Amino acid sequence: MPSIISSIHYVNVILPIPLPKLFTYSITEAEAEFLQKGMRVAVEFGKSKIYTALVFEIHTTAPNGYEAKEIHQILDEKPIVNSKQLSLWQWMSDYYMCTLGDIYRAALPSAFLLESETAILKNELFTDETVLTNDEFLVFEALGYQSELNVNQVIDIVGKKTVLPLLKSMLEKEVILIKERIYEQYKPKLIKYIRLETKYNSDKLQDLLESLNKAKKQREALLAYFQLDVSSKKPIKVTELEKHSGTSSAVIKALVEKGVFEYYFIQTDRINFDGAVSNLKRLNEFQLKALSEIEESFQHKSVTLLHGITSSGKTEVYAELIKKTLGAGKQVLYLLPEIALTTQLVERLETYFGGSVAVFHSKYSMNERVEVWNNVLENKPKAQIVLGARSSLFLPFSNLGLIVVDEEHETSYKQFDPAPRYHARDSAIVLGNIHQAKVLLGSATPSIESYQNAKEAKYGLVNINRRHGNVLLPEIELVDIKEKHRKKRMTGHFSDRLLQLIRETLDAKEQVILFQNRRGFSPIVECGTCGIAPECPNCDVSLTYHKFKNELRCHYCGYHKAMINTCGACGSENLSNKGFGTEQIELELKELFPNIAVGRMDLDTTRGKYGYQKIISKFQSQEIDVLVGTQMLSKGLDFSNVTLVGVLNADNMLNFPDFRAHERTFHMMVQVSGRSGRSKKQGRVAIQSFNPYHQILQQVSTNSYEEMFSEQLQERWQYHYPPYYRIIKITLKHRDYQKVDAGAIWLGKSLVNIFKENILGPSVPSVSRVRNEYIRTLVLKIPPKQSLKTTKENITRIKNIFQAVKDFRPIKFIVDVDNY
DNA sequence: AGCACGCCGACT
DNA sequence: GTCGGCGTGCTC
Repeated sequence: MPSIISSIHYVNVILPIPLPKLFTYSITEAEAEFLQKGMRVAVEFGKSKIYTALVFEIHTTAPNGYEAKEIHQILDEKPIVNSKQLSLWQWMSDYYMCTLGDIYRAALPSAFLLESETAILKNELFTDETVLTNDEFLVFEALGYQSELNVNQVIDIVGKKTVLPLLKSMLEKEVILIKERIYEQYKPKLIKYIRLETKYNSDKLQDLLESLNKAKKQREALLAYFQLDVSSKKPIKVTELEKHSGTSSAVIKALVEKGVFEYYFIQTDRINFDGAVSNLKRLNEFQLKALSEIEESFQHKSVTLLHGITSSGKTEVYAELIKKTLGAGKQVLYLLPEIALTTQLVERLETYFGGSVAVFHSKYSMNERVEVWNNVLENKPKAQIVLGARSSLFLPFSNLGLIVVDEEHETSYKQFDPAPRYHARDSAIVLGNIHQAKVLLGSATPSIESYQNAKEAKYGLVNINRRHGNVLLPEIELVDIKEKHRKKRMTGHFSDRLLQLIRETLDAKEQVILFQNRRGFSPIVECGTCGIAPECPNCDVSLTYHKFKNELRCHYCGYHKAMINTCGACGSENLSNKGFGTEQIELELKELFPNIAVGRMDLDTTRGKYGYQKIISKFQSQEIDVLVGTQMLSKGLDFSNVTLVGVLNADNMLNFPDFRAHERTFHMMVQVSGRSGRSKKQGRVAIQSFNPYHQILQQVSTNSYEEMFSEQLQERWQYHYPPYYRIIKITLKHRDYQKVDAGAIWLGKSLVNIFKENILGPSVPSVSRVRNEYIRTLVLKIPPKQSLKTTKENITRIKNIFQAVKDFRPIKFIVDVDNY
């Protein structure tokens, strides 16, 4: 309804959709008084959608050229996003070239975004069924059984996708009424308690008990209740009473119905810590030295890199720093690559800091995430330390004192797929700046970029070169499988040397980890007659064979079908598996060592919230002798009885077409090697390779990080890569091959006009089609002195022109800044 | 990103 | 003739 006196107050809001602009709505004076930046409001957007928008600005400047709509409703009492977060959002959207809407969506737990749903109700005044079409009658009839329907139910009823015209016509005929229903998704967890109805004070109790003489069970329940009430003096949970009295919930329900008891509810947190707290471990001299060096470095540098070799006890050093930060009354954010892998670490920190640790990651349910968010927002004691994966960067911290980025070299800190395509380590440094907090990057194998920053004294640098308990670094042996093949000393994928080492280790009752990188290299099925391998109908890749479900699967789009028996092209039955994955290794191993327990850890065996944990604890308790796995094995796991690590094939990683393939191989090999011999005995590592003289493998075997670093740096300089040159990658996608191709050529030309030789492409990626969309990529290299700001402005300009061309508009245009 | 509007093919 | 396809443009 248009207001008579036009309001002079407005809000600019962020909508959870990738539109570059903010939108302006009008508010009343009272609303202007009440609203603050960071509160949510429900607004109508377009004709039928209601969105949860976030207040970004409150002002009195009337918009030009359109009438602002009124907001629908205010959803918060106080801001749920603070101004420090908004500063970070702003920086991210500028730096990573995405919209605030993208960030808003990624940052808030989805439960904070309301769902709106159209409810369809019957108009009771309608009687004349004869005017209805068939479909309309079906809906009308359904409303006879069910008082309301939603749009999806209508779709099911009529069996058509487009039901809106139908509903519209029914609305016109006044058959139905339509109501837009908005609801919050977050539901607090309530615990059911029980108490005696107030009318039963002590003098009536005797009567009450007598009245229950015939109901034995109910009497027992009541007596049990009195016992609990006297002994605990606390509210009594229904479940507690059931257990204590040995009765069922039906008995208690009957008492409630009789008016003896009544239920009541108390809201509770889903996440609670109950465990013992113990003191921090005493640091050894090297850890102490590192600690004081870090503190010294923090005096004049806000970021410090801790380079501590595997098993040097970095976590204990972090713990000391965390303790001091908490002591100063500030919050701590501890970032980890993939949290699910680190139950071990969570437990360790919980034993040090007990209930002040909150964990936040994607495997948490929506409701759990809202609770962590609220606890951080209110700066509650139970969320002083947040342990989380990259998205925990977005939590509403108000007073951060320290950010720890553990395993800072990990590539999973970079988000690739949906925007915002941000790097959590880099964003954490910005966040640290906003809070004037210290940032500690930690790794056994720092990334080239971070180490370079440390060398250039942008960051402080602290080293720990000694393993905890003075255990020696493992002895690393390179096995030349080219030669082993030639000499026929290979059994499947195992060299005689590796088998010998496995045997020795098992004989000594110690455990083995075997590492087979890349699930993508799992077996593909190939026809032995015509050489054709079945491919995904939507993507430009071969399907991989998954023995466990006996099906063929596409790793890009999830397409899957049952395993075939005959070749789809020539009908031959001569099908064979090519390539090898963890499954095959597991199988071979079981044949070679029939009496040992083999476990496998990869994406397939670790689905679900507790997937990892199960396998890890089995391995820890030594129910499993040999664990076969992918790269997820390399991260921060601590198994004391492992003394042999085998890498089955180092080459497929080394030969990966990426400028960081060598660096990554080094990280990976060193990290997996670090799993060997962590407690007392020196461990052993065997790396099988066709090319053992490759400089990277040599550097791994001699543990020469510095040498690897300077050599890689040299190459980066020579070939114009980071950290010297910055990279922005542009990806174009469309279902029409001709269209992307033409678009990519046009875009390439326009970019070359400005950026000259610093444009690579357009090129066709190795997987050129995913989910039925053809892909082209262009890479922009930004020389050291070129302004990032101007460069990005130019890209945005060209993007706008690109999208103004009618033919190109439907092409998806994805910009990825620092796509590594 | 949705979603409505609008213009063309294959079905009753 | 209509239903339903998806190209186009807009959303405060």
